[in-house]
Amino acid sequence: MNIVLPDKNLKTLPDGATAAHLAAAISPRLAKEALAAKVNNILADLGAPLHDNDSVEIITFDSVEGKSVFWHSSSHIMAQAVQAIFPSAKIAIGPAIDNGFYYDFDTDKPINPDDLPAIEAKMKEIVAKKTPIVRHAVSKADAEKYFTGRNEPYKLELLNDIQGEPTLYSQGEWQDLCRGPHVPDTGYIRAVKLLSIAGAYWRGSEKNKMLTRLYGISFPKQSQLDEYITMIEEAQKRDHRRLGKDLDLFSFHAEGAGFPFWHGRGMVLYNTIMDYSRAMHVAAGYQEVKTPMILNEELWHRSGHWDKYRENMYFTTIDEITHAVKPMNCPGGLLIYKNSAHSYREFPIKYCEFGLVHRHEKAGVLHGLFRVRQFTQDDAHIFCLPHQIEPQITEVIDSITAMYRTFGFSDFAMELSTRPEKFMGAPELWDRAETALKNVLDAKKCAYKINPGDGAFYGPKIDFHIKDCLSRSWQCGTVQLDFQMPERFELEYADADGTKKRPVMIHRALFGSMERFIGIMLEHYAGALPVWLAPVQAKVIPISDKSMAYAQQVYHACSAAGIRVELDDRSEKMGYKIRDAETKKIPYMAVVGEKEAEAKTVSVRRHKDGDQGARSLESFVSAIAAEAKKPS
RNA sequence: GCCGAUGUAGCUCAGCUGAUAGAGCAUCCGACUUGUAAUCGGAUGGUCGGGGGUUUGAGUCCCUCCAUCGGCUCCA
Repeated sequence: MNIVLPDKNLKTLPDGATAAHLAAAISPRLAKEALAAKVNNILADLGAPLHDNDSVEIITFDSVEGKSVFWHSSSHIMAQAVQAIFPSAKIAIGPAIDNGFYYDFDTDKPINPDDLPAIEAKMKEIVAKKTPIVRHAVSKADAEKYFTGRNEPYKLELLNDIQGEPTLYSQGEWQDLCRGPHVPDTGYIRAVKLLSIAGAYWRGSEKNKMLTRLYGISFPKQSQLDEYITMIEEAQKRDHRRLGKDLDLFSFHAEGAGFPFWHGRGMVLYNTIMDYSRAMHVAAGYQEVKTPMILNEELWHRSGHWDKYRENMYFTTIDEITHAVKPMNCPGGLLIYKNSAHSYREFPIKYCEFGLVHRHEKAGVLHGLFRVRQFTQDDAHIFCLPHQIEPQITEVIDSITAMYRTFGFSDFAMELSTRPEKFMGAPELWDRAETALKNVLDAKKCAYKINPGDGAFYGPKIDFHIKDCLSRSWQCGTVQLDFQMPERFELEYADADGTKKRPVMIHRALFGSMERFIGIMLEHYAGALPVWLAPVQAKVIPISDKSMAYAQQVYHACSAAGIRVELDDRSEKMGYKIRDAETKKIPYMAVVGEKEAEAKTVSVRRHKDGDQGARSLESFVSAIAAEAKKPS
């Protein structure tokens, strides 16, 4: 029979050959690295028989699919090991994820981190046996009998939902309900490490029982595992919570969980970003506004927040009337709009606001600057005519894209979120709004993912997501189209013919949350911020007290040029001061001694890059001042 | 909110099966006056997250609350 390879070449194999035979026929190396196959674009086991004219691609660990198969098999081995050690543990589900695998268990007593080494050791035993992993097509009745006998309620529940005949995969005595494919035998999983234990709800619903989830990672080679562990350790060093502490930017205190305290250096960074954003908005024709943080209950009923968002709001009483601390800025913007009569000639009307919002996030979800209870949105509300919707959304997407590039992000994901369960307004309006957003994305040829049901309660949205140091993805920018608020607040404008009409509202934020964006940026740069953002741009380091006078001169020259500069006048060795400045990730160090004082120069040292040699004080100052200017 | 873990000096951590706490760094004082990632000596610093309990005796054991970490659920 003939097999079509990915490069369209044909390979002739004897009848009855499998994907494993094909791999062997192509090269010994591929035979060794093969994990599974893609037959006519469907993933299959290496042992799957091939047929004449099949298109076959051999899958190795190098591909995303290969990793997924490898990790899926690893999760089965982990489950077998757990049941060997905890015979009463019930197995739930165990898939591969982006970075490794997990398996959920229901256990009598909790599995502790102390138990992980024993489970790992058991896994290694199973791996050492090189037990074949075999696919079995069985009848539903047989599968049911098997899992009933094993007393596996979760598997029975899953089985119940399967259409058609189920498949089981066995490795020796142990079997699991699984679509597959899997690696040919347990011996493939040579390097494995269990990473963490966590709770996870059965089928992802908080109404269900919480199971114990074990996370792990595995590789075909030990060296790859070592590399991965080193990579994780490096990534953890750039955790923004760590950097915030080390660089003295911000802190958190038990006195107010989820409420960040910004320190002096952190505020420099914060204000630099805010100044940049403000200038950008003014240039784009926005009017900056500021609306109150506390507004009465009635307003929140009118906006719909009371019904849809109350659990996340904070309240206070003023003169016996309940007031809410704003969780969003939109109602304030709406009141400003309503404060005067509007003409169709004015549109688009664009209000922007650095809006400080408070949201009661559940205790367990707080996470550094990424998830807080108080944050500032670079919010804006655009009121426009229906035909301006698409151009306005296009403009917003362009400015988000451009701004992220300015801050060094080229890798971000876009997601379109559609009507949620808790929604306001007519479904037809929602359809219109969703279509408008989709049209813009399609016209701009943006790659995006659709999140059904993830929209805001008043409208669908396009979100921008950036990944943190451990590749967890966080939403930053957002564009939301809203036909509801104008309706609820009875917004009007006079059209050309003098009739009153209703404008459309667009909510948008570019950073999303200043706090979250700063956190992401710190991780992105591992704390070594570009000069224009660095809280301290240059440190003057005198070699000894003898050159202190000249060091002060250098300091004042920098300071006068607007450079954020500090002088290290401590009675310490130069090496000590350099080390200190390096650990603080200060981009420039100006080392000055008697030689420099004599020649009116500075010895320039760049963070990480080391000694750059001497240059004149004047050119040093102008070079940094130029680099420190914010990008246009 | 849920599951699990953790909480000892400003920071990073040690403190075995219970006998009222230690190190390094930081800080302060003194000496050194130095050429590209840590000079030397000395000193200060902790009701061991809060509260309750068991015990002759608790950093250590138990309960509870708070915070943090990893996830789940939820979200910018």
